[in-house]
Amino acid sequence: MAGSLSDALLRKITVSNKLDGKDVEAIRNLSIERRMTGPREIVVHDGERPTQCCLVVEGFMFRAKTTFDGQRQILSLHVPGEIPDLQSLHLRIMDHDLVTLTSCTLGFIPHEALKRLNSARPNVAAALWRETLIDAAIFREWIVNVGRRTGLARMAHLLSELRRRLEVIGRASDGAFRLPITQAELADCLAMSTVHVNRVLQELRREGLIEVERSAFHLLNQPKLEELGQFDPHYLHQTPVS
Amino acid sequence: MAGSLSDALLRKITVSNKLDGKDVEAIRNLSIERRMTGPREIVVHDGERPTQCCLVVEGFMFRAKTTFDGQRQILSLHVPGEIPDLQSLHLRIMDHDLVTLTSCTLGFIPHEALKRLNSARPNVAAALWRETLIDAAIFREWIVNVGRRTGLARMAHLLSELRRRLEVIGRASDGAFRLPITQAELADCLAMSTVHVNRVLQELRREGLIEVERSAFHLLNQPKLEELGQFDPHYLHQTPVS
DNA sequence: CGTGGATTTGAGAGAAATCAAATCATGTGG
DNA sequence: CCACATGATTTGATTTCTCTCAAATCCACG
Repeated sequence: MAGSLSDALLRKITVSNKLDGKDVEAIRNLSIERRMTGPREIVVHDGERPTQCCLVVEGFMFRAKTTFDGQRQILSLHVPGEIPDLQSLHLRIMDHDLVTLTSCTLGFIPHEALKRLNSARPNVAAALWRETLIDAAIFREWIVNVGRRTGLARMAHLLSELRRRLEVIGRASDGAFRLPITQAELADCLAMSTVHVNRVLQELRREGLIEVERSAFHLLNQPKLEELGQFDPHYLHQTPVS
Repeated sequence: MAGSLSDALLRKITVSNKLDGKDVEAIRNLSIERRMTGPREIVVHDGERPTQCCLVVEGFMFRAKTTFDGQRQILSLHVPGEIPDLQSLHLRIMDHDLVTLTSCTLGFIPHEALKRLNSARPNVAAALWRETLIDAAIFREWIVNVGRRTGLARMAHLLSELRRRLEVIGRASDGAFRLPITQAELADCLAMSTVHVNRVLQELRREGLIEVERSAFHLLNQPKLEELGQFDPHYLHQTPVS
């Protein structure tokens, strides 16, 4: 078939990990159940006990927590090839929601299958562990982003991060990428108000740093934008490791 | 000897994981090198490539990032029994500093030894993986804390979290625990100014929720404090798993 | 008993939130 | 094809929380 579900996973996982032929083979042999979703669907709920993991094949997802007083904080954005709830393999209860940002093609992999894969292929287990650690590294950077940067820098940082992450999986080039996200959702990522997001985006446009046309983002001056966002990509750990 | 270095690790790891006799045995057999440090020492630097992991045996550590303009954000606090840089086993380059908050007794475990342990004892590997996932869960909650809560709630949340984490390792009881931390350091945890930390602490005292006597914290009304901080402990995943 | 770090207090400034309304798209049904 | 509904973006005015700056006080320690 032209593009099995595991292709997205392989493309993404090999950005940060070296796999041998047998590892790849084992991943290809995973039985993955395809499911299509609309946008803004909660795929896994906070408090749930999943028995499978969710692979993003096409589209974008995010993870979010909602506070008691109804505010929402988006914790991470997820691009094709990622398994946002891989943690559920070892953490019984979900401590946040996993939600589709756009219409998605998802692949569901039973925990059992992943556990068999992990014990049969220690190298794959290490790679998956590594993916969850990179996840954590991004969380750390987001703490800094939300805690210590101005609205302008925060937005610049987020856009710079997304550009890098999309580029390595071939979904951004020349600073241009498609990401259907509303300003309210950006606000939930950056812990600011929608109004402020709007003004920050205007400022970035005025400075000639970005162009946004519906869901098409274009970073016109990546070095300037990365400088403004104090962006240093080494936390993304995008270098393959054995 | 009364209390080997691995005891702290075992006590902590069994809070969230079930280990069998052979697992415990294997952990006890780890060769761990003891080192004493003073307070505020950077043990592992951002950008470094560690070849060993650092176990907190006694004292407190924290992880932090420093932005280009010199601001510091503390990313996590670490209590005895934790291995704050366990991630370095799979992530070559440090993306933050690991620092002692107080004088510490540390135990250094070579990566090689940990890798042997992981392949010999898959159950221990899963437990360690799980520890890094709990780490990530705490990062997520900190994103929410810093991003979405007021100064007062932020402090209440942090204190509630620490109380829980210290209690399960027997270092807090009745809401009282020892934590030698300055208001400036609390500010770096909570992404606020020292002045504001001071005022928030005064407010909590005025409300009769806490008492602070040098490094002795006493949470006088834990339910109220947890409510104020919107604290829900399920993200700590303190229930043992196979 | 002096000294330096930590805490506390006061006053003013600023970044961003909130509130409210207008404008702009997009898609639908008559 | 246009009136209408809906959601997203934009704009303006006001408020609020928190920061910054500065100085005073407190406290442990040599």
